[in-house]
Amino acid sequence: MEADRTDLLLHALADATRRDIVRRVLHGEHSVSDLAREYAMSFAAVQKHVAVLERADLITKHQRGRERLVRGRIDTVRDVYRLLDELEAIWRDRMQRFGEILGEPNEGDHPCP
Amino acid sequence: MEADRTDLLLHALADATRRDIVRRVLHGEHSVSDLAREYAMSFAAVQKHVAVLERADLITKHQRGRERLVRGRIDTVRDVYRLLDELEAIWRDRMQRFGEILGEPNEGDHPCP
DNA sequence: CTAATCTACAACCTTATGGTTGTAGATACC
DNA sequence: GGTATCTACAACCATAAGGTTGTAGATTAG
Repeated sequence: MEADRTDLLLHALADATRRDIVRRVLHGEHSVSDLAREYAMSFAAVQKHVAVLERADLITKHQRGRERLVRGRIDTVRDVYRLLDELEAIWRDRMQRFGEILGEPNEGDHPCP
Repeated sequence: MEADRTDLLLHALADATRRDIVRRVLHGEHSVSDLAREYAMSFAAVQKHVAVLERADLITKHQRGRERLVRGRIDTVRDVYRLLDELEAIWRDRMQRFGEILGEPNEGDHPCP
């Protein structure tokens, strides 16, 4: 995954309102108006949050009559796991090297008989 | 995990330079100067990135002589997994309900004989 | 047709973010 | 002791982020 897309993704998730929106639309579809009613901010503000989530591919919108139904994209959420796995792998590699240093005595060592 | 801490954590990770720093210090300790040499920006800029990571508990610093050694905290990285698991759980719940609607016909239905 | 609803978007304001340079305090090196 | 290195932090700047209000286009309801 490119750095730019990762930035968009994590930035989108780094806001409590947006995470809450993701939770709601992962649970079921909601119109933008439905979502806006849930938060103590203007419709336009919620609309902006939805736009941020859409740019990060965390949601999709489709039209039904005059309203746009918002749906969560779990596959994009799963992309974040891979990022973390990468960090976890680096850590495990470090731990393994650490173990080797402790477990494999050097040539000059004096092992107990 | 509280929303504020989550905001700090994900915001800290939503920057390519900071993610790269995390990778490096997860692999092994580095002084702030060591890190600063790796990026095309001033020492102070890197120092700020390190401060952001420290506030998010993604790294710790300890002094050795005149330098501060930076070390990554894998446990905090793992906290992010739990966040994602929460979203994943919501999705699975939705999928299960979806399956039940398809699988369990209603009382008024006309099942084929 | 008219009015109400849902959405999109522009303009604006305030604050946060990411970068810079410069200064100053510790610590190590010679 | 004097100097170089590492760090911290303040002051500043440009721009992005998060919020507001207002306007305008679709679409539905009466």
